[in-house]
Amino acid sequence: MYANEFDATMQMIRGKWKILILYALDEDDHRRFNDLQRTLKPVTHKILAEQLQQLLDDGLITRQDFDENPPHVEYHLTPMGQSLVPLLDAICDWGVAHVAPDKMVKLLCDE
Amino acid sequence: MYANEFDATMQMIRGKWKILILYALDEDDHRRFNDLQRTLKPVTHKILAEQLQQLLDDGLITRQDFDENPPHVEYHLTPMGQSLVPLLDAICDWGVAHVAPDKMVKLLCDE
DNA sequence: CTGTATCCTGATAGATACTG
DNA sequence: CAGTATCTATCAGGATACAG
Repeated sequence: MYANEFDATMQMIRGKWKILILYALDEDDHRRFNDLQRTLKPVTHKILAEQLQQLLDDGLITRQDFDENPPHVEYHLTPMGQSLVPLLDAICDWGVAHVAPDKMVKLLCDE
Repeated sequence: MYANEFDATMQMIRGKWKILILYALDEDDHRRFNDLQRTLKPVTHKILAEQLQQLLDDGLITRQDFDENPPHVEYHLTPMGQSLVPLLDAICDWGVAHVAPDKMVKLLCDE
């Protein structure tokens, strides 16, 4: 249960790594667990698994298990997750436009 | 120091009441402290003061002290704060479009 | 009316180790 | 490779009381 529309949207992208996960999946939509962990770098194994689970619960991503050994799992954006991409772009753009570059460790989105 | 553009933007609007404060100021740009507290309702006196201070620090709002007794203070959006409004609209719109209405206690933004 | 200080709680994130 | 469990640290939010 969400307090309102703002709250509903924010709950989905609030987690420290969620936007970065969604952004990574938008760039390249067949990521494996380790692949994501390497990309996001200082993220912890446990935290990544946790945030992926929440994104799954919220219906923003899907999990594809290849049933191999060693395990092979890929994550993808759902249509709902894809619909969030323009919003992520807007968040990125605002940051680029209104926050001094030297206050950011690095830039992620292009343009 | 922010990790990246997403992080920079999110820091500013992450607080539980920040979006609602900005949204309230956008609707009516001469709000007093008590006025805001009544509008946001279950927000605590202390928390409201805290989030206002952070918005001030981030340059999104200004504080106008009328130096009266009893105290009279009004808050306004800065140009930077105003530039955030379209993003808030986008957040609102996405919530309305992608989250079931019966999962929200109430709707705030129009349309 | 506005603002601050103290104390408490739950949520969030991280370090680490273990499982199949 | 992917996932889970335990433990710990930190922070955000809130209840309450007090001050100018």
